[in-house]
Amino acid sequence: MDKEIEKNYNPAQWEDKIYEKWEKSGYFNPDNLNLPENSPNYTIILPPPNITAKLHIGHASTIAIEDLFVRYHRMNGYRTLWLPGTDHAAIATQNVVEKKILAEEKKTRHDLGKEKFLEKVWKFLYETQATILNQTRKMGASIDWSRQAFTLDDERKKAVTKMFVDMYNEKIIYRGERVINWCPRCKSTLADDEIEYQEQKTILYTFKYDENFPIAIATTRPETKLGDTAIAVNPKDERYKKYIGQELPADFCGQKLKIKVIADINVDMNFGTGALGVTPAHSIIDSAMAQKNNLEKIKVIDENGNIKENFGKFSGQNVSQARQMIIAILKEKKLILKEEEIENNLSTCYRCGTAIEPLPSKQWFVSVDTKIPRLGNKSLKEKAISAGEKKQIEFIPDRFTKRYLDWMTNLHDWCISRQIWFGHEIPVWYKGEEIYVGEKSPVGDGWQKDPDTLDTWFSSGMWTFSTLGWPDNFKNGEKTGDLKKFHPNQILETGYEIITLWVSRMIMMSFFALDEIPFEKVYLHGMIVDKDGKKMSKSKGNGIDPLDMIEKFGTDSLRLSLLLGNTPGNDLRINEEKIASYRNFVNKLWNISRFIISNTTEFRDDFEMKNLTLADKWILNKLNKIVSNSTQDLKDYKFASNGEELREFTWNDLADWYLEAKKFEKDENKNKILIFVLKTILKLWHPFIPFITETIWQQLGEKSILMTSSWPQKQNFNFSEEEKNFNLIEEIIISIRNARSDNKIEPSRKIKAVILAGSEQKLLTEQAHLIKSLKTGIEEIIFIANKDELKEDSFILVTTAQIEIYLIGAIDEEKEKIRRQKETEKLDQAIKILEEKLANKEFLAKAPAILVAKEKEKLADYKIEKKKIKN
RNA sequence: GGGUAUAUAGCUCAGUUGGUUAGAGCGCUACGUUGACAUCGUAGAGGUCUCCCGUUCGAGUCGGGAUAUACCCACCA
Repeated sequence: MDKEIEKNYNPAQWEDKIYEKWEKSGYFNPDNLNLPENSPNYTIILPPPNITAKLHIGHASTIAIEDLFVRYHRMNGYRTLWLPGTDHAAIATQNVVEKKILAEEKKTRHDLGKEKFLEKVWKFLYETQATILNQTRKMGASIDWSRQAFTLDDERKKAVTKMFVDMYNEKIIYRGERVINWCPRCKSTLADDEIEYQEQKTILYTFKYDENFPIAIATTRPETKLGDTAIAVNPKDERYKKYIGQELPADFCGQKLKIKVIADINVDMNFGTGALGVTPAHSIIDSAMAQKNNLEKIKVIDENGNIKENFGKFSGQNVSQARQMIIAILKEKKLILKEEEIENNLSTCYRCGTAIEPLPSKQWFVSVDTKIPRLGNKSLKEKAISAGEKKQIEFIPDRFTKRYLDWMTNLHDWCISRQIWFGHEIPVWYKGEEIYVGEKSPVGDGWQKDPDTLDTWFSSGMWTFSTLGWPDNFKNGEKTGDLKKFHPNQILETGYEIITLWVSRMIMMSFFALDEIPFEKVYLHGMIVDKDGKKMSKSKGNGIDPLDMIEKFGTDSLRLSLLLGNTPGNDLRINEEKIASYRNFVNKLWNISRFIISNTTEFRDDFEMKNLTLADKWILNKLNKIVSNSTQDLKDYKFASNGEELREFTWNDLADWYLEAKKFEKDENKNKILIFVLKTILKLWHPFIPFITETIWQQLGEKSILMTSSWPQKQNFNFSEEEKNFNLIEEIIISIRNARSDNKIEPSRKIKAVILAGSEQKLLTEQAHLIKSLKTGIEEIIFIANKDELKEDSFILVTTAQIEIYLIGAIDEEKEKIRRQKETEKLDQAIKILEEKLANKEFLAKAPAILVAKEKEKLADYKIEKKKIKN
C-alpha cells in the first residue's frame, strides 16, 4: 500500500470497482470455480422480484441474507449457484401500466386494444427490469448473471406451456364452473387478494319467502334470494331439526322456488334466525354448500350487475333497484319480521371500489386432490403435506411448518385462469364444443384461442426447475445438465407472507414435474417495518429507499442493518439512525486496517510461535474461538448472533484492547500476527460486508480475491491447557468494572495501583505493561514476591494460574462478606430442602436416581438427574 | 371468528436444555482524547423481565389464564 489511506471509508469510491472486479472474475458462475467433481452443491434461486417497481427495502433484505448464505458457502468450497430473475407479476403489472396510461394519456387499455397495450407493458417492463438488475448489483449480490431468467421469457413460456399440457393430459388441470369474484365495472374476475373489505353499515332483513313458509331467514341482499335453492341450518339446532331433508315450495315475490333444507355445521345458530338462505350462484360459500348437497344453481345476476331474464319484472333492473323493489313487496305483504342495522364487510374491487358480484363462471383449475398413479397414487396435496410432515422440507423457524401444514390441509382446487391480457397464454383452443389443448396450435380453421392468461403463481411455482432447463434437461425421467446439478435447491429464502401463495405451489409443482422436493430448507425472514412497527409502503410514505441509503451510508452498512438484530420469521424495524450506527462500525473496521497497514511494511501472516506475549496468546485464542463459532453459526443460519459476536470481537477485543497494547510494540513477528488476525476477520466478515472486506483485502496487496478465498480454519496453536483457558486481560477488565459497580471502589476514587503477585517475573512485567497501557485508569503497578507482603485493605481480584492481582484500598469487606454469606445461605437452603426430600421415601420411590452434591456447581448434575426422571 | 407470533432499559432487540449480580446497540449524563478512528475512548444512570395463578429447592425461561399489539386465514349470511 503506497498511497496514503483515507481517514474515513468512502464506500462510493470503492463499491462499483469492486463489484466489477468480482463480475469480471467469472466466479459468480459456479462452472468457473474449478472445483473437484465431488464438491457439494449449494443452490439458491432468488425469489424473483415483481417488475412492477424498483426494489424496496424488503428486496434489499432478501438480497443481503441470500448473498450472505451464498458467499459463506462459496468460501467453504461448495459449488455455489445463486440464480437471478424477475417476475412478470401479471395482474400487478397490468394494473400499474393501466394506471400509468390513464394518468399520462387519459386512455384505458380498451381504448388501446390488446396489442398496443401489451407493447406498452413490455416497454415499461424493460425499463423497470433494468433498474432492478442495477439495484441488485448495487447490493453486492454475487449472483450468476449468465443464468438470469424471467418468468415470461421464451424458455419459461415453453416450460409453462408444457406443464399445462402435461397436467391437462394427466387430468390435474380441468375446466370447471365456480363462483368467482366479479367486478361489474372492470368486467374481470378478481383474485381473493385483490379484494378490499370495506366496513359499512347495512340493513339486515329478517323475512319469510311467503306467508306459508315455515322458516324465516335473514339477509342483507334480498335480491339474490331469487336464486335460492336451499336453506341451511345447523344440525344441532332444535328449532329446525324436523325440517332437515325436506323440500319446501315457496313463492318469493312471484318467483317459484324449491327450497331444500340442509344441515351444515358452519351455520351460526345465533346469527339472524339461525337459518341461512342458500344462493349457490352468487355466494362463494353457498356454492360450496351447493356442491356438497347437489343443489341446483340458479343465476340471477349477469356480468353487468343486472338481474337476468326470466325473473319477471325484476329482469333488467340493476342490483340496487331490484333490492328496493323486493323490499317494497315484502313490506306490503308484511313478510318482513325485522330490520336491523349491522356492521359488515363489503367486498369491493381494489382498483375501482365497485362492489364485487360473486358470479359463476368457467375457469381452469389445478386439482389438488386427484390421485396421480405416477406419484404412488398420491395427490399433489398429499405429496406436499407429507414433505412437510416428514421434514423432507425443513422450515426455519420451525413454527411455520405448522402454518404450512394447516394451510395445505385446507387447500382447495387452484383457479389458474385470469381474465387479463398480460401473462402466460393458456394453450387451449376452442371450436364450438370442441377443446384442444397442446403445445402447438391446432391444425385446421376455426379454432379460437382461450383469451385468458394464467395466474402469475403458475409460472413462479415452477421457478426452481424452469430456471434450470426443465423440460429440456429432463428426459425419460432422468435429470441432466443444470437440473441434475442444482435441483433440488438447498434452500429457499423468502418472506413468511408468501408461504401460502408461493412456497406451497412450488412444492406441488416440483412433485408433479420431477417427483421430488424443490428445496431442502425454507428460511423465512420477517417483514421490514418502520420504527413504529408499520409496514413500509409507498402510500404511507414511510418507505426507505435502499439506493438512497447506499448512497448515504454505503452498501455494507445497509446490509449490516438488515442482517444484525434480526431473527428468522420476526419483523425487523429499521430506520436511518440504525444504519448510521452500522456505518460507524464499518468505518471502525476501516480504521483498524488502516492502523495495521500503516504499521506494517510487509503484509505477511506467517508468524512464528515464539516470544508470544500473553496478549498475543489471548487474541489468538479468541480468534480461534470466533472462527469455530462463526463456521458453526453460519452453517445453522444463525447469522445475526454471529454478527454480534464478530462485532464484539472486532471492536472490543481487537480494536480497544489488543491494538492498544500493540501500540507499544514494534516487532516484525508481532506484525505478522496482526496481519493474520486481520485477514482472518476479513474472511469472517466477508459474507456480511463484502465490499469493505474485499477493498481492504486488495489493500493488503492480495492478488486473489477475497470472495473466493477459503474460509478460515481453526488453528492448532499448541497452547497449554492453562493458556487456552487464560483470559487474564478480560478478567482484569471485568474485575475492575465489577469492583467499581459494586461500590467497592468509590466512583470518584481512582484506582491508584494494582499489585501483581506471582512467581513468573516475566509474565508480570508484560501484564503490568498491558494494564498500564490499556486505559484502565490504573497509574501504578507494584510487584511483590509473595502474598504475605500484602496490606490488609487489599483483596484478591483475580487469581489465575500464573499470577494474582490485588487492588489496594478499594474493598468494602463488609458488603462482600454479606453478599457471599447470602449466596451460601441460599445454596445451603436449597440443598437442605433437597436432602429433606431425599429422606422422604415416597419421593425416592418416584425418583430412583438422584445425585446430590453440596457444591453449587454440582446442582447442575442434580438438574440433569431430575430431567431424566421427569422424562 | 380461527390460527401464529410478540410483550425484557427511554428506543430497537438478545437472553442457547430453568441456576450466583438479566445483556448489547442507539439515545442520555459526566469526564477524557495534538498520531488508526470526534464516524473516538473511559465510566455512569436507567429494569416489580405486561398481569394473575400454577409446577419447582429455584421461573425472564416451563404450564394454564387474562390483557395489549402485529400478521395470516376465513368472512358473517
